[in-house]
Amino acid sequence: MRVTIKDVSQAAGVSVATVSNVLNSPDVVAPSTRDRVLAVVAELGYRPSRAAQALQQQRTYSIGYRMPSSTDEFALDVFLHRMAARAGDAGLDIVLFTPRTGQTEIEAYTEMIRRGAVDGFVLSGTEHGDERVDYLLGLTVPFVTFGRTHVLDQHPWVDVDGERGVHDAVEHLIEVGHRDIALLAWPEGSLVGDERASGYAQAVAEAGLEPSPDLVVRTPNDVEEARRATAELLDRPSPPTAIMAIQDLLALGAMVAVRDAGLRVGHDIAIVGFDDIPRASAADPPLSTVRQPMDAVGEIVIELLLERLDEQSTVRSELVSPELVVRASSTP
Amino acid sequence: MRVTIKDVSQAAGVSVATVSNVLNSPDVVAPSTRDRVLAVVAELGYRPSRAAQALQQQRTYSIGYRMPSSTDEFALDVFLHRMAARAGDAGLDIVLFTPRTGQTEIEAYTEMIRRGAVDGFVLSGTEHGDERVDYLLGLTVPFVTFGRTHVLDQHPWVDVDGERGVHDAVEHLIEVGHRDIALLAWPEGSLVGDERASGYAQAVAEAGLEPSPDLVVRTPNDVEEARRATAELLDRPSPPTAIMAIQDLLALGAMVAVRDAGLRVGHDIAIVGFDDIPRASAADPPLSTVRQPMDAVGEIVIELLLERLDEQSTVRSELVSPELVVRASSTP
DNA sequence: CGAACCATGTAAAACGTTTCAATTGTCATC
DNA sequence: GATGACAATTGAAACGTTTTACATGGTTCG
Repeated sequence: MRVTIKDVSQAAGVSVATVSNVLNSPDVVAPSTRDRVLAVVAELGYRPSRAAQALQQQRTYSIGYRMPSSTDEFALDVFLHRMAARAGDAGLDIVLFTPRTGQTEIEAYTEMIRRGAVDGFVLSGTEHGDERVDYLLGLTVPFVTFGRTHVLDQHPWVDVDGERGVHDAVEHLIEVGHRDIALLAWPEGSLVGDERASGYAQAVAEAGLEPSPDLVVRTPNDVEEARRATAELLDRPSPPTAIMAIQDLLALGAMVAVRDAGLRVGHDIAIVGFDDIPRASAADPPLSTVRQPMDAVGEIVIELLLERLDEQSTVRSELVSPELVVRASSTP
Repeated sequence: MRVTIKDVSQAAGVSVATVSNVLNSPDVVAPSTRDRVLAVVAELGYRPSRAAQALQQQRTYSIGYRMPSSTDEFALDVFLHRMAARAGDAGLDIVLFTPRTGQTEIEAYTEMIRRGAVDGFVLSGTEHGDERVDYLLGLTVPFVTFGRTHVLDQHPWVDVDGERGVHDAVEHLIEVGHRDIALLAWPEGSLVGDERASGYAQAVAEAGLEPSPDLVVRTPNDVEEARRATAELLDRPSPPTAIMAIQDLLALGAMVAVRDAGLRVGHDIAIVGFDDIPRASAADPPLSTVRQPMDAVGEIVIELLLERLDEQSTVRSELVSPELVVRASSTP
């Protein structure tokens, strides 16, 4: 049924070792035989069996990814597609898995490793102190994370520069002419949130504006909470003319409050969000926001893992810049 | 490094054949040895090598899925997650792949097959006359499609009953008291579109309402086109009091037109869409719509494929009912 | 002219399973 | 006491590769 290396060797009148050499070390075989073998390979459509290669080389050419149930933190489908594409070009494919029912997160990783099902992992949704990171580090299994962790220098990671994203967005607001810019942020303590918030402080300082603690409002990541907080903000004697929200949901809440106050978003008050969730472009007016370049992230994650698998590497990581998407909510 | 069956056999003082039997045909080995071996297996954390099993059994325990670049037709992440979960419980995992650069769609499938990388495939986004279907059918490779094809009875498929979905939605509009219900549909000729449209006719007929061709408006799947078409509709002497749109984008366009006409969506005119795209729940008012149950679809797809792989099967397929999500756009 | 080297090709082992056929030992039966 | 049946276990082959060590024959060089 299947075409094996033996079929090829017989058809070409050489040993299987020679066929293998043609494919893996072409330089060691004479050009004439090489061509003959390659012709047969093409004719028969021979492809080496993944399983046999994996068994012999103790390498599977596949990368494990624990499939999350869903996520509004980033565009999962774009991420996956780009990973699959980049991996495919390198001859690897992505193996999706989840803990079986009754299995813990770690057990799922363990099983993949014990069965020799993957060469390494991509982790997303890593938190500070993530147990998976410590576990895999202990086993010296190659992996790359999307998101920074508590052990930055011990494994490759890719992350989006939230500070830079907010910085650029605030800079944009300043360029458009705003001076009183409020920040709508999450409660202190989250890494992502604090980092994004610091981009605001930085941009304000760079522009020589006077930083005012009053302009920083903190609320959970919820539309209604954001609406309420923004309403209060607008009620003040001298309300801001622009609002930078560190997440689109906050921005959407702010938009509601602005409209409730009888003001026009974009015209009277500029608003910028972060993440470019689907609702952002559909909002009225469309919401300016900062977009995480998940296509680039997916590609880089794989590239770093490839380096890691080839062991040629010291740990290399990458911080990618997000992209400011200017829409009507921040332009008059 | 790895724990192999040999390690287990030595530790338990039996042959490797016995260990294998304990794991695969427990009934043929004496209870006492069985327990002893199992104890060692647990202690050493032994798991059979995927690669070795695949090579020996000519079966990989993995399912291929060609990762689409992105899709607004259905919730891809939910679909994938559920597939991975269901497959994982059955001991299979999902292998994501894409055509390499320069490779055609079919070549990508060919390569997976030739390398013996998967036991079967899940196909989504199948069209009538889909070449992948014919190709795989020709090779007698097991596969299941999400979406019906031109050869319904030759392979298992799972699809969402669009007719039923629209039917239920229209029934809902009738129950709420509407008599003059317009249909906003795509141009004739698409399978999905025509099927959904027929659910409208059916519901209208069942309710004993007089079907009026005037009430059926066809437009491409675009917000602006839908707005225009709806504006015309509302301009008529006796406009409808409700609009059934066969896709959310059409419904969103209709909402704009209604608002432009100075009417209130939900109050003056009820609107229902289809697909529950992210923007639907974020619309103002939130859009009633018909949701494709992608979690169920993902699960069933895998179950049908499992049946197929166990060959116990005649071709079985399943049409799942979508779920009507009633929101403010269709209730006063 | 013989030694050393080189280019080319190959036999065979190894990777970790499963499974088939064969072996061993026990016990009932005649 | 020999025979056969049966239960339990095992040796070895097979799955399809890669790789190491070796064989062969020709060429170069002192």
